Amino acid sequence: MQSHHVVIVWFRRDLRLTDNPALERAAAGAARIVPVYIHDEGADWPMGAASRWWLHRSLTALEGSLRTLSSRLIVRQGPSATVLDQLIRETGATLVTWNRLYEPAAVERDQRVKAAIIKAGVEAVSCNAALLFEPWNISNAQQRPYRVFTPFWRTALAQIDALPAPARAPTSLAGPARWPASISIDSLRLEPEVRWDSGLAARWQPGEAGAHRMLESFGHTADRYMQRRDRPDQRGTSSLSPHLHFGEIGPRQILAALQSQLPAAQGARSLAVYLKELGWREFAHHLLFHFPHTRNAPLDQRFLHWRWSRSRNDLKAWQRGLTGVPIVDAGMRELWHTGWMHNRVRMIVASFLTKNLQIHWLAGARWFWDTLVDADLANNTLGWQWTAGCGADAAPYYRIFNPVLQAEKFDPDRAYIRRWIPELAQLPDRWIHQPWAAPGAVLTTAGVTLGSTYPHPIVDLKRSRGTALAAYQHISQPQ
DNA sequence: TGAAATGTTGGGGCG
DNA sequence: ACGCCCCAACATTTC
Repeated sequence: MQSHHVVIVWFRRDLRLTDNPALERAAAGAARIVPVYIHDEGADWPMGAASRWWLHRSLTALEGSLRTLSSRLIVRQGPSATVLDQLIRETGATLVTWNRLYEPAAVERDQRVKAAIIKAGVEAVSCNAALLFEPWNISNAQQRPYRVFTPFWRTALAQIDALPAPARAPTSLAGPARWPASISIDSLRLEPEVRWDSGLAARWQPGEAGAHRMLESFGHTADRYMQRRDRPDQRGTSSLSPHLHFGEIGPRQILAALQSQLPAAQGARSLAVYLKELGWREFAHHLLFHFPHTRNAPLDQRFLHWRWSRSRNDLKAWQRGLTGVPIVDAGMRELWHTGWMHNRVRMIVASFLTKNLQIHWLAGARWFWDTLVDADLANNTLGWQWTAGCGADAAPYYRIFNPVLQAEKFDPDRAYIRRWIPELAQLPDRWIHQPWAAPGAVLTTAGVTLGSTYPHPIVDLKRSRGTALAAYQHISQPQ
């Protein structure tokens, strides 16, 4: 085996030490390891505010973990290729390792970086830390990428037993004789200047330790995942999405942990259902990799010339959680306060924006991008195009959520509404999901004055549904 | 990972 | 005892 003197491990969104193939590969040759993070703000979907907040803390956590191994995290800022070239010359590195990203801009950049490194006579090795299945390893009988989830996942599941076991964290990391200079994480200015982030801090612990704590706590109730996953008032879901996005934990680790914890029959069913959600994440990456334009344009061409509403007021009301439709407003406020929203509610607010309000899915995608701590280009694109009906395996145009029915079905105790919309808390169960329909006396008793303490609904649900259906009729023919 | 309209069934009240 | 109607409950179809 070739012996490498100094190896640069280029951290990106794989901010963990366990099950990190790039790190494992670097450490394999008894090399001196230089862990590096390069802050390289691309122009394509630059990181949103909530993501930046998370990244700041995650980098801090990673730096701390590396210090316990007598190592460091070298932080630099600038174009990745330039910075890596400098670092190679400063350290005399003969190998650079990293874990792959799959967004179009990152793929393109990494190809250029790799070519430049090799041209400089240095070895470059990229690994898979983020996905169970590489996007190019799943294809249909015609050797084409899938566009429908179910056959995609059937094919993928057939390969799942062949997955490598998660790697352990290194117990020590040898450093270089001389460490290259590093700037501070603070100097990246990732944290907000106006401190709106207290709600995020109360809810999340970014970093690898936080990820494992979250997985651990999910493990206690994962056997009831199937029954509780659609309840936004309960902690029925894993809450692992931001940790997964930043690679503080990998899907192989989650799978391995749950498989060992959920042997019972009911647990096994819940595991399959949860695993399917990881499958949607895989599918999202598969789609964005093979159809890179979909981050900005609909996969379904029939939607290219769709006439969306441009109402700034409607968009603003939606963003602020002031649409007058309680379940929608509750979701949008949960998002603003915690940087996260339950997936069931994401579908409801997205359907409301794109179908009832007829506002472009990209407007919703951009808002989510800025406010979600788990903002992920692949997942966000798939989610929004699915809801708008213009993506792969999309909801048919006529699938329009009724926010009142959804709320009654999935928030039966009204706990989610009362938590996020305190001004409606005194309304009886019968009316709290649709205050506009409540008798005047009931509203008065509950201290609610529509148009004053809580908005009138900004659209008529029934009429806007009809309008949307009529508009969709025009393109109801398959392409 | 819909909702609403329409169709069908079957029990019970009632003449 | 019987047929008729009503209507909830469930199933199917349509958007």
